[in-house]
Amino acid sequence: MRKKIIIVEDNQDVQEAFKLLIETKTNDYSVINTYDNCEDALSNLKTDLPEIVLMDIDLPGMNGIEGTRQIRQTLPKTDILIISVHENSQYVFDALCAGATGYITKNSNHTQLLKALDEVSAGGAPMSTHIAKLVVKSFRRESESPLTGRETDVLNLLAEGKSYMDIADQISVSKDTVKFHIKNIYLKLQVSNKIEAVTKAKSEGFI
Amino acid sequence: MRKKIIIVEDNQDVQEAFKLLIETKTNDYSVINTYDNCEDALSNLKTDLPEIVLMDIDLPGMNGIEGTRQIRQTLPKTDILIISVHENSQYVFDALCAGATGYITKNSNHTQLLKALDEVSAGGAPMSTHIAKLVVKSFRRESESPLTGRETDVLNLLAEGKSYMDIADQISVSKDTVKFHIKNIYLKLQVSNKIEAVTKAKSEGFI
DNA sequence: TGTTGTACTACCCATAAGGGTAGTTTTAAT
DNA sequence: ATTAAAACTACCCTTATGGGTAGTACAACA
Repeated sequence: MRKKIIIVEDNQDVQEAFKLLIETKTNDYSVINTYDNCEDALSNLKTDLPEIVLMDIDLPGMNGIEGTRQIRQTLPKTDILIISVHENSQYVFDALCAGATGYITKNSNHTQLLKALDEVSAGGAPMSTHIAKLVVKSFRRESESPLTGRETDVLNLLAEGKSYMDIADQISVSKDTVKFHIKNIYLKLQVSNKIEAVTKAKSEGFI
Repeated sequence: MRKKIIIVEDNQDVQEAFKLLIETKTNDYSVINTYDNCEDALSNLKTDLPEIVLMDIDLPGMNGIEGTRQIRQTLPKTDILIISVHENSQYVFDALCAGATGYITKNSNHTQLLKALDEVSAGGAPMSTHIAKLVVKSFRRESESPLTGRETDVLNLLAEGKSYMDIADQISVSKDTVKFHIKNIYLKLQVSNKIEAVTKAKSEGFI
């Protein structure tokens, strides 16, 4: 049984090219419908019941990221493979957060596209070289912290929801010392309470 | 010019197998040294100057994740490819956060390993099928929230570092009402302070 | 019609948190 | 040896927080 694919892509040529490619070069997939916007794709979703969606991002009306979100709400088990020109990190992250299974760039060649489909079928998450790098990079935290080692320790405990007293016990100093460190942390991060400090430190990668 | 590789792996057989594989099956790489622990690898790092490090995680002494962190501090441009038996998400994320370029599992076959090396060389981030899925999944947030609309509003403001009073003004209710909502939030999330509530809600995707 | 869930208000109380100020001791660098 | 940064302690004071208890109002639902 061939896996059912729908394509959401507003460029007719690209749409045709994908369809032709999939229909002629493999026996594992079948393009059952193509759409040039998310709205149409969504309204036929329950009759199409695709197993894989090839989704563009730049679309008239609803964009592909919002489309991805909505398709996943209706068909949570359907894999959505984004095929986009954007290599911009925000697009990539938004798409993945919206529930995309993989993200490959439009300049991928035919072999890579078909390989991506196979990877999706195998339960994988195909990503173009550059995209995978972006994603992995997002796990890294560099940027040197303005906080001293002690302050970082204190902030980490604060981030766990510990009280001043808890922290004092844990690092074996007095409560006033903890307070002292926290005051300095607030100064350095330009904040005035625990939540802001933790949020800022996390976003800057200090903790 | 062949790319210089070092292998950090405590199992002699595996170490030998990798080395043999790389030396016989490709002309693009050369294993210039093998180590069975991070400490030795680190002390020779500046003379080895490897372009790629194949790194195990379970090692005597310093583990591969800490090793990755330290190697990246000395040689930020060196790619570190983790080869591990662990498919546990924490290990994967820790490794990527520590600066690993890719993460493949030990049950990968020879072809996959060599392909991973090529991907690293091409600036990519090779990951085993299952690993890539884990990583992509980490971008998703699902699970419907147990919080009511009002509680979610309050929690969002709390997450911005606002005080009870600030929140009360913002949503035009009394301070006691805010307090009331927060008490219910704590109950539902099973926490007892702002930081824990915000942290938990964020991790569960409620806010 | 009664029940349930959500939103809301109010008051009490103890402790935590935040801000100011004033110092001492360690440690590492010049 | 001197200096500066980091780590630490202590006390003052005000406000914020969290926990308990006790209600009212309103809408949806059975």
